[in-house]
Amino acid sequence: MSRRTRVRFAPSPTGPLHIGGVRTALYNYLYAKQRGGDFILRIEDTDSQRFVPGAEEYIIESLAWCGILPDEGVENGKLVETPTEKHSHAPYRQSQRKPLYRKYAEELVEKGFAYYAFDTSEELDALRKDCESRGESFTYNYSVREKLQTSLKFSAGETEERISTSNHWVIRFKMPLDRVVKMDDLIRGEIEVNTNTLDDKVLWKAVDELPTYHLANIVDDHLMEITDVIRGEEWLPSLPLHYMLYEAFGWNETRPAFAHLSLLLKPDGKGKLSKRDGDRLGFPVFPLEWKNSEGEISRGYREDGYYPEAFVNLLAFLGWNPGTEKEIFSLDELVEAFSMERVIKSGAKFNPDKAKWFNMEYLRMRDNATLAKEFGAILVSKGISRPDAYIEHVVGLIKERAHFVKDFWDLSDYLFVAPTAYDQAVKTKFWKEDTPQILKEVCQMLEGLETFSKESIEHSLSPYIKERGWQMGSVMNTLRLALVGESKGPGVADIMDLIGKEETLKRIIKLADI
RNA sequence: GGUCCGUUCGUCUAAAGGUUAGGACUCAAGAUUUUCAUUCUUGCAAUAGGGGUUCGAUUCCCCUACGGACUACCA
Repeated sequence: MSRRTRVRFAPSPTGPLHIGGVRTALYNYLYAKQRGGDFILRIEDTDSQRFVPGAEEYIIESLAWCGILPDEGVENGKLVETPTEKHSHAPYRQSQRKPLYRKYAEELVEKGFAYYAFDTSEELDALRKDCESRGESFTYNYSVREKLQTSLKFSAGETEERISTSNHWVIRFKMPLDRVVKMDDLIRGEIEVNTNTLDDKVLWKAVDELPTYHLANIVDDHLMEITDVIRGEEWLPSLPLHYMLYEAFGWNETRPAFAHLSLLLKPDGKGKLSKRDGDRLGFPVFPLEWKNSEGEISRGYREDGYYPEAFVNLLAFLGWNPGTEKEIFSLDELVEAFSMERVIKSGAKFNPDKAKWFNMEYLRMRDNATLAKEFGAILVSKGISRPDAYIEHVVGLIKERAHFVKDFWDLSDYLFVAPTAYDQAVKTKFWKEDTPQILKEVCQMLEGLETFSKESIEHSLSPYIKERGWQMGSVMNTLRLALVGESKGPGVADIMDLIGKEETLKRIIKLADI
């Protein structure tokens, strides 16, 4: 039996996708593409209470930004709602697949794998509290199901009566007793769980006429012919339930293979990465900026200046590695190199420093013309305009000092506007009594230069200083102070050449006169 | 509490029974640079603990400790 590989990424629209989610999507994508299969996006919005407007669009846009494009489920940036040849399993939003699930839940009841339960949430809460007060924990399972308000206890007539007169009922899975479920995980190997430790999970809620995650997930994966389920580790505890559901439906033959990815952890301390950590430690936990209903803004990698290629690359390496020393991979290269066998079992702490390093590597790979275009947009926003060639020249001089294009301005502002303040530390270190006089003499020499270029300046400046017996360090650093305002930047000759003779002389004289 | 998963430098990780336990990020030092940065070189730094199995365990098994996830009419 060899089926075409079909994987799905199935987030719920309860907020912005966090980087752990993006990584799950990425691994799904890599796995599918490597096998020439399909990557499907499905929105699991069976919890009407937690629905967040805009979250679905955010998910789609985030994936698009990363270049992780679904083969199925999305068309023109929107979730597909009606079946087409390409998107034959539409709709891909579970709330729109509503009519489809109930019969599966009822099928399970008919076959004796599930039952109706009429306990109210208040009753269950009371039971839970009661157990807790005795230091025990309440489990809705074989030990209590016969005593509670269920169709297992009621006659067919009473059950029917209750179903039709109220919507305060659910369908629960009747977890069998004394079974050892043997499961297989592509990453973790064999796992065994005894069904006696499991509970009777709710599969269907009459209140909103919607299935819970477990039912919808299994039914949709089956209907959509999913061959491999790659998801977060938080789902591992429900894997036995899912196995039992496949069995109950008689779908064991086409049950997908499972792979549970370890979680992304906080960079410091313990626990899994959360939105708060980003705010606290100063790095984004979301691919794109997100504004919640209170107007609170969470930073995004895109807005922070990361290239999507760098973001994808760094995410891929959080929990996977190729086994070689190559670290920079394009998406296509990742597709080729990825293997589930090399996915790490343990959780990975996110390292913001390494994230920046990845972006720097990608920034360096870009040619100056491209970077100049990106920097140009920032310059325009500051009301500065220069010829493309000039900006390209600037970029060439400073790109090796930057992690992000947004760093460019701080690294090169003096190449666009004259310094207005001078670094006191440089002044006290290099400023001598005769410095103003020396600067003026240097000006005269520079003014006499026939051609004013990097080469001509280099050839004349330092011999000139040596001839006079001046201190090289003192003169060069005060010249730099005049040009830049502080102790940073490329060679003095580079700067002079770029800003031109007139501006060079103006800046030197200005400082000499102070 | 219960169930399940995990544990190699500070962090991400390599070594799929035999290595001086390797690389990357960070940090430090040196060289280069008239400055800053880059670059180069060097350094710091790890197999959680205890038992087995084996001629030999980072690697296989068990126990302990620690960490994590789950334990909802949430996903």
